Amino acid sequence: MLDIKFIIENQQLVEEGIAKKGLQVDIKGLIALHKDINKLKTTSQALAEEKNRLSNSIKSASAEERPNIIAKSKALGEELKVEQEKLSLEQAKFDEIMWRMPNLPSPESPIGKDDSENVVRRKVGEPTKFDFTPRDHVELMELNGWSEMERITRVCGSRTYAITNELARLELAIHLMVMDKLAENGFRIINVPSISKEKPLYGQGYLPFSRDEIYYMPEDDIYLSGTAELILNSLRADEIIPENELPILYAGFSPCFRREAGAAGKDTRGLTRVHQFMKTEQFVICKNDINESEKWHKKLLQISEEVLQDLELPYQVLEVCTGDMGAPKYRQYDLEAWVPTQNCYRETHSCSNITEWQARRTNLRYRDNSDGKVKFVHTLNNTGIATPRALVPFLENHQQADGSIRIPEKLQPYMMGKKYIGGKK
RNA sequence: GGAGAGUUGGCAGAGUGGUAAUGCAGCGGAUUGCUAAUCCGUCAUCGUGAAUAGCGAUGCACAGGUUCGAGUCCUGUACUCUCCGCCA
Repeated sequence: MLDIKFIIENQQLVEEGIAKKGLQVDIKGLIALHKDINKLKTTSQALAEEKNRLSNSIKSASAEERPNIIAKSKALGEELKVEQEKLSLEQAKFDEIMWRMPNLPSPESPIGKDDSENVVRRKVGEPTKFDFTPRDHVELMELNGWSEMERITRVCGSRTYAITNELARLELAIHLMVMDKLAENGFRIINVPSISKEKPLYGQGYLPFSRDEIYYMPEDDIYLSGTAELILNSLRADEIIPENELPILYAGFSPCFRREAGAAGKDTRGLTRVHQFMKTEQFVICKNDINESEKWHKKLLQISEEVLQDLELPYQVLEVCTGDMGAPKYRQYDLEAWVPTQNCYRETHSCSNITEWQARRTNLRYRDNSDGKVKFVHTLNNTGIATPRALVPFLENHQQADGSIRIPEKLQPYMMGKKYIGGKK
């Protein structure tokens, strides 16, 4: 959500920003609507003023005057009601457009139509070389008896997974490792629910954009959360936070649910794209200062790069172009880890600066110490680690000829010191 | 699932139908020679203004209703707390 005053004062900038994202909003119409609304406000406020004046005079009025004043006031009330109904109709139209207004992209974001125009900023590590033919992650799981993929889809439907023994432990161990790293960086670890009311979905910006992506349970009017970001973004909604509490850093863990409605036929094999997964999410609330939030954006990126480095996975840093970044975002980096059998990099992390766009939606503000004013915060989010997807590059890059999996040193303490799991016994 | 109590500004807390007290914190200003105190204003949103000036509207969990007038009365909903029941 943007500030209407900003839109009026920077009409061209706003139109350009929206165009860069490949979206369309009738800005001129929006501004005209805003002007109409203000006119209606002015008329109904004048009526309200007169009505208040009359009402307040009744107490001290004489018995003869009273019926007359009451009649006048009553008539004004009717008139006011009509004006207010007009106003709320126009306001509803205005709100609908505003809730769909995207954030403006950073001037530094590459301009492009879709994911083909994202820009590789750097590559870290070399694609893993093998002196044998590498197996893909599904074959590795089968060879080690670590999964029940066929049976579980029969029971639970497509895009579900069940993993067992050391691999099941590994999934949780990676989350623990990431949580510890985040805690060392000052994050507050928070395990959050996977169910949510509707309002947080608007706050995050999932709604009104992509209802298709979300599981909904009508009996309870409850949604399944696709990410802990949803919950963390609303955790402090409507608050005015004292500046000295900022920045607030959350490491949120939750099971995540996505319908994957737009991904028919994509990544149907294995662990890459499933309806339910686990994610440890990084979430930051900071001051309304672009230098400050850009600094945190870089910091979040750095932490997730360290995660991939600790997992000893080759990866690349992608700067996402304007057309691929989605409505809420100001600036976005994705991390992609090398997947040997697909001979390409696949997304593991997505790191975004949302600036004040979400904070306007959740009405999340802070009081600035320098001037005592109340301002909207900036919010940022990044994946800490998401499994089972991260297990795909993990298994494939660390596989040995016998099908065993090497455990990187940093992860060993979380795997009871084991250097390898699986392989032919 | 059943019964009861509650929800007022950033925080605390008064207010039983007639303009939302007061205190604390923050911000601004004034004043006083002493690690600070005192006084005044401001302190949530919006409209009208060049204005961070004035004036005005709105705001007491949310949504309705009664009334000339609602924090206050009525109805519904959400949430919190206590007790009972069920339960991993």
